[in-house]
Amino acid sequence: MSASVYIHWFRQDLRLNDNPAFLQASELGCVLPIYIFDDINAGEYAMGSASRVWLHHSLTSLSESLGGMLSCYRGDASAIFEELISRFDVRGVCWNRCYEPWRIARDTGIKKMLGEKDIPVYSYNGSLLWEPWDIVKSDSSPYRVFTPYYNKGCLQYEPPRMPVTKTDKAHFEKDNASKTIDELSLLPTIRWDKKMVLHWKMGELGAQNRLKTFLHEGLNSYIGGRDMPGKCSVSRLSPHLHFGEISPHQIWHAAQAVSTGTVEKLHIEGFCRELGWREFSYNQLYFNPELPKKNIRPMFDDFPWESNDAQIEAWQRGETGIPLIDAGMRELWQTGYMHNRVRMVVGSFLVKNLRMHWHHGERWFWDCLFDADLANNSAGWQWVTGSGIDAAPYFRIFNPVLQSKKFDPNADYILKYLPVLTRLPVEHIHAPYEAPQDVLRNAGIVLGEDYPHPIVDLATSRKRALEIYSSLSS
DNA sequence: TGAAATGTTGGGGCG
DNA sequence: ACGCCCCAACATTTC
Repeated sequence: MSASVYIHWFRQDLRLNDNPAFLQASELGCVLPIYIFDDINAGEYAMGSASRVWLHHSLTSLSESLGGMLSCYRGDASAIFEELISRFDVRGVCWNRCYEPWRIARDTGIKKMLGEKDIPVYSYNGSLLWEPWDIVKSDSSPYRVFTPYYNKGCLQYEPPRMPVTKTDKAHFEKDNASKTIDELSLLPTIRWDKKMVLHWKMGELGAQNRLKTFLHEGLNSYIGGRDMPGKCSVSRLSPHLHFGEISPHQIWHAAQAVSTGTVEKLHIEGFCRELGWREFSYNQLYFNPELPKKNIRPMFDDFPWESNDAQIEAWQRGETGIPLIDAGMRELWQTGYMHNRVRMVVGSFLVKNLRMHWHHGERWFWDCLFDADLANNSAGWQWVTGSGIDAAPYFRIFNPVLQSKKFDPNADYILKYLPVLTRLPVEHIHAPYEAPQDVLRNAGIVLGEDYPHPIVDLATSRKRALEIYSSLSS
């Protein structure tokens, strides 16, 4: 007879610390740890190129932590489970819950199929501080505004559970018929990923180190600093969180435990509040499964979006002629990440100044971001468009030049990604096209050659967007 | 987690 | 000395 095993199905929990389902599996008996790269059920939400690269390295790290005992598969997860239970004596399946609509549908189906064969499923919360269905208004409808959602909904609910301890007694089985990580073919054939990954350390240890670094070096200047893309005040934990290399519970409690003698309460609460935004995105997606596709405010269905491939491409490549926008888009391209403040600005620019459908931005971010996350990405783009649940009012249009002067006053961030502007006096870096001819000449810059002319006029495109909006709402 | 337009105020130059 | 104008600087409103 084949070996008796308890399967732990790793999904968005690529870690051994604070992993309740994995802990349960290892307490039940011999564990068959598996990962399935399921691009079948994911459909159009299959991982983007950058996410696959991250996944490759994260799985490599996880597999090492498991002494090489991780079994990998590619394809439809239900079919793979059918096949596994035919070859192993599967006594139970453990997983931490996922919350994306396609995953919920798939997992529900698998749970039913396993139930029919009397194989119990043990599911846990490993990814969210509060279950989406638990945080609702007193009339049990979902919150529509962040502040009450967080202050009343989350903070007055039970506090997030404490992290569970890591097991040291697990023993494993491996499926010899499984694929190697390389056989999942997650890395691109043209190896554009090699420089990108140097900015990060994928995997559980990298995540733990990132948290430590942030608690010591970033948290004490978080409020104020978190909006300055040139500073190191943000945690940069988002990709680690997305893949579950670290749990939000550990982050939450680690931040709360920082002595207020060392770091003011203001910073700790401000940081935890940002974890709350992540929770809010998942809450919105849970109650609005169509969030990734459909405007929550139908008024935006009638918006006359522009279509201009050249402008989209200029935006994607960071060649718009507006330095803060271009620096942000190049940060994304080069590092698989973009500072949050800059995400809002480039988003506003695409949707309001260029008047492109937010879907273009959502798709590009999905493909390029290491932290591409269906809930955060969809909620973020709907927010910036104004079409979302707790949306920025449409008329709140960021002026990228003012944002640049305000949040990157010394142009540290811009120059990191646009070194061609180095010789310009700082006051002209935010809008080179407004600099006098002799200033440009002295800096060795010819607009249109060394750096592009702006692809839109900020003032007129702003006015046009407002006109369209008022025509829609009337 | 905006920006621009419009309104108000008050100091100083000046006849 | 006084009133008037100008215009920063700040506040409020509007989109």
